[in-house]
Amino acid sequence: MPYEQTEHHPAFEEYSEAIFELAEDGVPVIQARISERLEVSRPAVSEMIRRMEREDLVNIGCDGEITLTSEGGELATTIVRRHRLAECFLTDLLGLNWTDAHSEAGRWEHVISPLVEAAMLRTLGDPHTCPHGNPIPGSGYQEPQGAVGLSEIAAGETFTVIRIPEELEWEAGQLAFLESTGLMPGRSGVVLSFAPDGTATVDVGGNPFGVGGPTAERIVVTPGA
Amino acid sequence: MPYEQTEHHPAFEEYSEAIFELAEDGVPVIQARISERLEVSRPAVSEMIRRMEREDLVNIGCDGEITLTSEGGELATTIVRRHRLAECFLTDLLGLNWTDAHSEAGRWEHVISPLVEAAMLRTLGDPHTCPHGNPIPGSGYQEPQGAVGLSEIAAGETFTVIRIPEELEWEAGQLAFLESTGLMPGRSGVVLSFAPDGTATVDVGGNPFGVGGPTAERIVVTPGA
DNA sequence: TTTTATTGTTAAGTATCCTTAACAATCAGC
DNA sequence: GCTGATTGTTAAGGATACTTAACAATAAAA
Repeated sequence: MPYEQTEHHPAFEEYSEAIFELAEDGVPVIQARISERLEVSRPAVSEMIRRMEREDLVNIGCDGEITLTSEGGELATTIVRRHRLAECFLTDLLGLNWTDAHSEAGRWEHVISPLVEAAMLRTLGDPHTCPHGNPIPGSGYQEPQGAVGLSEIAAGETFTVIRIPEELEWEAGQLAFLESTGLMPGRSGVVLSFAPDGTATVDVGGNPFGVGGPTAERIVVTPGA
Repeated sequence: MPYEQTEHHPAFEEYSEAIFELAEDGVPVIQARISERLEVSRPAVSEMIRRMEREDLVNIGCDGEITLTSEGGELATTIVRRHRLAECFLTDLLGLNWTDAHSEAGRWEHVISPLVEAAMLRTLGDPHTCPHGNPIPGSGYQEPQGAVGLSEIAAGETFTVIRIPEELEWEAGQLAFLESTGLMPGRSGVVLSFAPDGTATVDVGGNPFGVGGPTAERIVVTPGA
């Protein structure tokens, strides 16, 4: 081994994380989706998943559905936890914006040791979600009752943002846009209207703006201010 | 390229850093020394140095002496700066001990972005040295006049620790020992005696202990308390 | 039903970075 | 001057993790 790398196989970490987050977002966990999220070719995913199965990190269902084994799940939650913890750390303590924190955390997640993880938790006061509202595994976070997609709020009704799913964080510019509009966890707004194509017009803090249909479906909110 | 790696070629970063630190420690910069410090085989170093020469990161003297080009020097100082900044951050803000901070920083140095570097500098109040007293490149640090090796202090004389060179940080247990004895930058002590083999007995804060000859030669101090 | 799109796989190849084995050159001590 | 240690290199090979091209199998749509 060279001059100290990550705790685990770095690629396995990345793939486990992707599988975990796809499942979390309600996306069917198949190779094609992993290929898209990690931006690698399908053959690369095919080979990698086979290796991960051999190492007992994943199971491959007869329908091609990929699930994490308990070992794989442990690896995935560790990486996801470190990613989200790093995001908290980078935004709250170092003052980075959402976009920068997200890309930075994508590298930090692979170098944070248990020791630093514990120190970060202490320093941050045991946060339960990342800045985008996604739960930090192991923190005991419980999503509020009655959480729905933003697109399910009727026009004229108010809502409170719960979380921006990981899926949206990967779309270029999405995080920067959402942060600039103030559509972030804890903030309340009102749905002004829906266009026929599903685009929602909402108002957060006196600032009206449109949110595309697919995006509105994914943003998790609770009804009421 | 896969899911975002380090800014530069990771191995080039590591090799540049090693070259920089060997030179800083006054060790002749030849392949054999790099091989030892990075714990890789000599053929690996041979090949790597050739690649780095091709990429104009290093020059190879006729006597085999390796020097960084301006480009290579820039890369090296960037990595060394991030390493030492990370060490400050990990000890001062996250409460890690020297040993843990050192090994952790060895990974952090490759994932810290210019943005985070700037944020860390701000948060730490523009430190000029790492916790072990080694200068943070670009900080404008000036080693005090009259700095000498601990072994050059006469028995009975006092001294103030300036820095623990990077070379010693790589010896297993060395950092933990020095930290436990209190032999750290800024602290003063007195040399009690020298054994014939060069071993120094010193007293720091009422706690007497022996320091091996080669170690004592490398620890940089100024005379006087 | 035929066509098209999606999906997974196989095969061959590349880049990076490491390894051991073997060898030649140089340098220092006796 | 010889011997032994140190040093650099060549050669061959391996693991990781990717790529493109080509091909089946399936699923959805016309």
